[in-house]
Amino acid sequence: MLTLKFITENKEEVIKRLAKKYFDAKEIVEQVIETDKIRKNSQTTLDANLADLNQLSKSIGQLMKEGRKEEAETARNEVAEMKEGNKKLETAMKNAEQKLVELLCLIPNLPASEVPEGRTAEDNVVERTGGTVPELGDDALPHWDLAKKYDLIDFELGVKISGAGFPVYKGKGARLQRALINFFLDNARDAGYLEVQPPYVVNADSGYGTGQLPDKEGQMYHCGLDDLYLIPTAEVPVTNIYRDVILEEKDLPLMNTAYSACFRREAGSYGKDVRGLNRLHQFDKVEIVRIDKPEHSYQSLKEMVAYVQTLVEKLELPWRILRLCGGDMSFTSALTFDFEVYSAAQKRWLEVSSVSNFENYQANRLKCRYRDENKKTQLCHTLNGSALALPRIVAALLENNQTPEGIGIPKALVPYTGFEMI
RNA sequence: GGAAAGAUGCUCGAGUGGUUGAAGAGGCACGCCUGGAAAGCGUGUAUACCCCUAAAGGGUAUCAGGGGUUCGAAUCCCCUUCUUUCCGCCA
Repeated sequence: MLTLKFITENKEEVIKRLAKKYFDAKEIVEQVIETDKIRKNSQTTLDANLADLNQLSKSIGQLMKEGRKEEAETARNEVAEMKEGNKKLETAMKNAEQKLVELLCLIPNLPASEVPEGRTAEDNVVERTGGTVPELGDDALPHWDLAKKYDLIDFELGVKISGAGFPVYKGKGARLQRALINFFLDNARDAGYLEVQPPYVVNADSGYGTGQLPDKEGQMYHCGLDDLYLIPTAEVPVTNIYRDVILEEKDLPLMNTAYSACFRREAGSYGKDVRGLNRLHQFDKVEIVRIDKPEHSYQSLKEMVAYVQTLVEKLELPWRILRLCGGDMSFTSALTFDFEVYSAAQKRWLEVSSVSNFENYQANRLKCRYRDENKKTQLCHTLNGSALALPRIVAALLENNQTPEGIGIPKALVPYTGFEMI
């Protein structure tokens, strides 16, 4: 969430910038400021009352010691009276505080100035492209047919075991998964990221920390008995490592990478988007996360985008980078670059990575801070990106590299698969 | 799942109702000392919010979290969470 301080001090700017995300903030910003006033006022009087009360209580101890019982008794009655009024003030303050957080959670992050105008995915700006789209014959098969032909992925079997969107990878299909995971992790490590293995289920606090809760509650699988959520991405557990911590400036940027299975309910998806590997309830992903100081976070974002580019290049896939427009960005992001690879048989671009700077939006909720050179605590900036998500990479690899003799594996991946051809 | 013990600041650790935001030790930072270092000595070392601000200053809350008793709670009571140990189960 945005910081209260920023909203109250930059009301007009907040409203103006959120318009780029097609979010009308006028009313809610007013509510925030109003609620904050209530909170401040009640705290000011409450604090003053409590100060008197503390003073009085101390004097009672003193009076008792000196044996001045009558005076002590008078003071005691006085305190009892004061406490009544304080209760009301206290609830007023707590209610205002709670309402304030609720309101702040409803306000999206401000888009950075570099975010292009636009409402839908059509308006995203192509930043760079690379690779070449292979010339496939008319008989080119989409990956779901190839998966069947070579017995790599069994979608029906997954339906039997779990349901749609939970494929079973088999033989070289399974080995390809494992190869990609190791390939991505090794590359990330070489790029300076510390590998971590996080839990796959998180508590509600962690869900709030990274912003999946409360607004995306329906997108996560929930284990009711233990009140835990299956992670939709490793971003959640990894970023939450830094919840409620104060970091040292010299340790920034912190760079982590993690492989995890990801679980998404994908409520409301349908059509060609969900065919085959295009959209799954469970999939594998290697994530990169950075915690940085504000003045360096956009440099970090640049480096992360450049790093992801090396991956798609090594995989010899036709790729492009999109700078997301205001209307297509996520709620919590300030600037996002999406990577897409071209799937030659489906004849469409598939999103395989999303790299974002959240500035201090997540950090404010996480209370992830660092001590700057003046020893003052400041909110960090958080960033993350997929590097990469497997299913659509697999889809593109299978489709683009199909030949009459089989499916070729890109050179860089062969040491990991142990085979050159499917 | 059963039983017991426990949760205090960056760390260890004292503290069973009254100047305790919290002794003591360690760590860390700065200063003195030194040719330099070690040792030694001195000083400092939480977070959030509120008031007032130019600066300084003042206030409130926080000893796992929440609630209660009391004029007053780290200290007493209740609930929740977590940790450790033993038993059970188990990759």
